Amino acid sequence: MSFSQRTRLCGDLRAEHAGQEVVLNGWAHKIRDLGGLTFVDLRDRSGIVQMVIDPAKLDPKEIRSECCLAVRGKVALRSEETRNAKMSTGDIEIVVDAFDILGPAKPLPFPVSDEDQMRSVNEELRVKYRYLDLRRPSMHRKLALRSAAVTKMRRYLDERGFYEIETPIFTKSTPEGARDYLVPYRLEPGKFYALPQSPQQYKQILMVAGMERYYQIARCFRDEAQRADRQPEFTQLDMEMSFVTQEDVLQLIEGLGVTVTNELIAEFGMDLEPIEPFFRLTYDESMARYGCDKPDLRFGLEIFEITDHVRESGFGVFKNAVEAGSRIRGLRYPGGSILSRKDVSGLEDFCKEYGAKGMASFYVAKSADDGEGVISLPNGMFVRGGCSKFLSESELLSILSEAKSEPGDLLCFIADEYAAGNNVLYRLRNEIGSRCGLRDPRKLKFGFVLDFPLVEWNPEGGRWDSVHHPFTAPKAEDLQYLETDPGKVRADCYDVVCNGAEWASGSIRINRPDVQARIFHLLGIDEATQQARFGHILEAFQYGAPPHGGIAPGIDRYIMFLLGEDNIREVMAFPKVGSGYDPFMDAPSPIDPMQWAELGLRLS
RNA sequence: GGGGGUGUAGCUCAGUGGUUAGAGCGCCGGCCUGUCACGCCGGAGGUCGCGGGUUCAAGUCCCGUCAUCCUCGCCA
Repeated sequence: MSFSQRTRLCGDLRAEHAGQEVVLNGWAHKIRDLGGLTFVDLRDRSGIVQMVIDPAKLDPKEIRSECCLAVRGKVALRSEETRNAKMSTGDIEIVVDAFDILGPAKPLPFPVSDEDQMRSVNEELRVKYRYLDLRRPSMHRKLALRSAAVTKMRRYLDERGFYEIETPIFTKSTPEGARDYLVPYRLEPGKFYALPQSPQQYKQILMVAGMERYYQIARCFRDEAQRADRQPEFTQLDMEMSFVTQEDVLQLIEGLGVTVTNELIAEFGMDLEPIEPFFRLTYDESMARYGCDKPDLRFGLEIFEITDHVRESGFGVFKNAVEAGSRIRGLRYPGGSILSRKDVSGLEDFCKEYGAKGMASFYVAKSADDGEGVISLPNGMFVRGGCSKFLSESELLSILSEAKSEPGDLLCFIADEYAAGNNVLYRLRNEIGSRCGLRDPRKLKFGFVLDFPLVEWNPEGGRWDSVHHPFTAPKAEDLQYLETDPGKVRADCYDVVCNGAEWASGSIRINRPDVQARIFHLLGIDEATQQARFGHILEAFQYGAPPHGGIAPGIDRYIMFLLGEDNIREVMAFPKVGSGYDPFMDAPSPIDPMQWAELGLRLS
């Protein structure tokens, strides 16, 4: 089959092309039939151009929305009054001499050419008709950005001596972490491959194999509940390096992040400030100041602590909590003094959703007559309401000082055990940040969170679990506590966070069998289990394993940051819906009875 | 696994227990030579997610169920 092949792209045409004969290929974007004259906007990947058809010469009736066209015509300058300044091709139009419908189109399930209306179209429908949804220029731009991002990452790593190496998709289940997706093995019913949750073990083996610098745009599979930012399959830029320290890995990823991000911001004309060098926080600092290990540093609002100031307080809630071992910490809500009692009560309910027992608070008034029951303090400040009347003058002064409070604030307090309180304060801080509009949408605040603990106590299991994974190296100076005080051992383990979300996670790995053995002992993984699960990698490590480490940033999430998208579906070509269902392919779907038999499977 | 929201025309949504369930856009037909959200006239189009129940009467109330979106748990 032949067709009239294009000589130009729609979006490239300008006044300078006036008079030229062109052939264009594309889709009918919008059609305006005026009777004696028909306009059709033709769209290809490059943009949109208006065509004019004279029905006296050509019948335009067969042209329907989103049909695929080949068009022959002449570029004509539009008259002054008919130019469209809103279109980059608006100075010209194509006077059509002939057209072919290369692919006719049925009526559409949703208004493809109307970006405004598309914003509210049902998500499942968009996924089901993804090939139509993706025709939209806004969706094209997302995938173009993603393509450019991956290209830049590849180039950055290639220039630094990395090999791109593929690792298997059919691999072995390691029953730690997330649930595996499994693939039955036909030759021996009852045996299964697992799809990789990440290429973790392969990339370490590549270091044992002397590859020294590896990366891969790696698909990862995890069978867990979905979220707005999670899909059952997602993509990581997986990396590993030999003979490196933690600092080497950090500098590599920071260099990559800053370079690629700032190039993309410039090339795509994104409404974002160039990103700065990554901030650095230790895990302990991050927890103390922001209540979490992925702080949003687009705004300040740090957690303050007043435990020592209210130890003997007349306010029973605080005093009793401290006696019970809780800590009293809080956040300032800038401008929160205008909140009604009902608003504050709503804020307290918010905290309770995250497990808080309650939330104490008081207003920092602007003057002595700013509301009822104002207490004047000797430093010239005023407080009122909430628990202020139960606190002594010196307690109030200490609290205002710790909170770095300003007139007009609402001060919020959470009394709880450290970890539980952190969770509440983390959520509350983000909530206040949102309510006060403190998240600048033009900022991307990338940074490192360092020195994660090696293990954490699992109360249900009654054992120590790896915070990262069992191959994570303990810090050399903390090795001495491995048996005596495991919770105190920090790891050479690091995250990169951005705007309150985790971007990348990585660590220096254990390369010495004796240390690995101590870790397995700590984690309660006995010899037999070690052999069954990790025998292959443990043996590999007995043949001269180099010191090595790596990191793996999420590609999908990166594009979400750049675009300010809240949903991962928006940055993937073919996402699944929340249940893991693909409404286009109708997957998963039943298999033929023959296939059951062949695999030696049946439902219980 | 838990919580919340949504489900009515192709799409987005209205719809007080009571007549033949509506609107905008889209679609189909007609008119229209400068539109770019074209305009005007006419028309077709409904398993009110599904199943049960209450009621003289259910899109509307109740119970169950399914799907979807968000969320808590979960995600080494």
